[in-house]
Amino acid sequence: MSNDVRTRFAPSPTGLLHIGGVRTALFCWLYARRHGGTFILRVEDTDRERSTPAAVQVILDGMEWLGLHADEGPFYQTERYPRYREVIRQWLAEGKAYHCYCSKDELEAMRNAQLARKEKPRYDGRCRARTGPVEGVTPVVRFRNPLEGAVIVDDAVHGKVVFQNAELDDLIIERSDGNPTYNFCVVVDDYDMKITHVIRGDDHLNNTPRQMNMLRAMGVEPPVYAHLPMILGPDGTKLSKRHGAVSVLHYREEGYLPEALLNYLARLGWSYGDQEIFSLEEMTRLFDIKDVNKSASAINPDKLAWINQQHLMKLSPARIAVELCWQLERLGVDASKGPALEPIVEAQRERSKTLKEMAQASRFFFEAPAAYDEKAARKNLNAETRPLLEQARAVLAELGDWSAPAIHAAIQALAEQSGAGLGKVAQPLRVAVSGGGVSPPIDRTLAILGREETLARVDRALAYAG
RNA sequence: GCUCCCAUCGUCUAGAGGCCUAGGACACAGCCCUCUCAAGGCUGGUACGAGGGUUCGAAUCCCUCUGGGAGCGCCA
Repeated sequence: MSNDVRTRFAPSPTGLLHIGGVRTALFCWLYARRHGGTFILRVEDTDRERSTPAAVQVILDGMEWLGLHADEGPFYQTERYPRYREVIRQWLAEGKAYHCYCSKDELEAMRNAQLARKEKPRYDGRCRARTGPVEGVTPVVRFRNPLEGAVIVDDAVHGKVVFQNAELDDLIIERSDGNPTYNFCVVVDDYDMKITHVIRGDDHLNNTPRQMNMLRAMGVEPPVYAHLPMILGPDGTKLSKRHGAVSVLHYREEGYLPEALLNYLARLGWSYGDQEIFSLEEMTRLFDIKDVNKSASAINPDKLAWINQQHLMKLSPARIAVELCWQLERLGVDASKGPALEPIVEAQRERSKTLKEMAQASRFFFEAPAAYDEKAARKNLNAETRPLLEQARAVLAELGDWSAPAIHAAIQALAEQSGAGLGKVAQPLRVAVSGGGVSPPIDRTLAILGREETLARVDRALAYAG
């Protein structure tokens, strides 16, 4: 096993950290972990106008919540400007780069002319051979891209992709304001950070030949590239604020577990036979880039919810309890006063897709129903059902052992002896204690709620039933 | 417009020439279980974009088309 694998996740803090970015981060992280390598976080903030500290913090918070911890970093490109200038000065001296004095208007005219000729717009290299500066013009610096030959990207997911150098142009690496540009910074960073595997979205595939040419100008052979397919919204179109493009932290608020989100995201583009549910440990053991597919995939909220539930049912009640507590607080429920959370988790997890749902459905354990569900009350808390509910109350009040099995036996006995059936006894009790027609099995529900609280609520229901 | 990428059920995917009358999962429908809701079990429907090749044989290889997507910035 090679121990020198180094991957990096390089988000730009110009938007929010969404699903697509998280999946990229996950694959970088998994690959590094799988090979005992190093995972690096690098913030690409060279766009000084759009990058904000708040956006950086959102990325950091998101990574923290997901548990995708970086072994090195976060590094910030804005802190590396001296290094970029150093490389540019060197390239200028070596003739690998040159000053370009073309004005924006001139470039615009060039572009329009090319478009009119149905050509791909690109810089024609007119300043390549210029020997002296132009009065009053602050130049940009361009990389001298090879004119001939081809660049072959041997992509780990796409296979060999060939680009003709003739299709590429001399890209700007330093703006007229002296700031370096993205493609150049990436190259210097990947070189300095000794990145061995560049795993990123396939929207970068077209940038790769340029970066490879610059890497070679630095004197090294490029790393392994792996371009991941895009993630689309539920409707199969590009992710936008309307559907999938929300901050990862939004998923926390909606009650998803990081384990589940990561599991779901891993299965978007990656597979291991027919297996659907993976723990993080399993994923790191099983993940391989060769099992990543090439086509874009759409987010499926239903499946994410299902996977979330699978994890809710699998993880330890103690772990889930912590998350449930957080959700209850968000609902304004004080979970410190009331029954223990772990039994509630065990009673609720197979009937909750999310922690948010679980919290909502568990609210009644902490607060007596303020009102009864109209339909459920009409059917179960009326003059007709009242006698049986009264008997149930009496039986429960006399019960020696307040445990689920004992409660079950008592209710069962009452049902048999009255000939009404278990539902006729359980359902009125359910409405009485929970306020509605849905709850975990009545015996477990009452056991969790406690005798005192149960009887008090039944009394209130009896009063309501008249 | 040019360059590059992609193409199996509604969705996520298995499939690396014969094991495919195409398998699994989500969702959906029905049934079973059942004190509600779930969970679970069983059953069912729906897919290899089109056309040409190669081959004894193609979802799998090649070509064309079609349809999606990305890039072509002094954005990242």
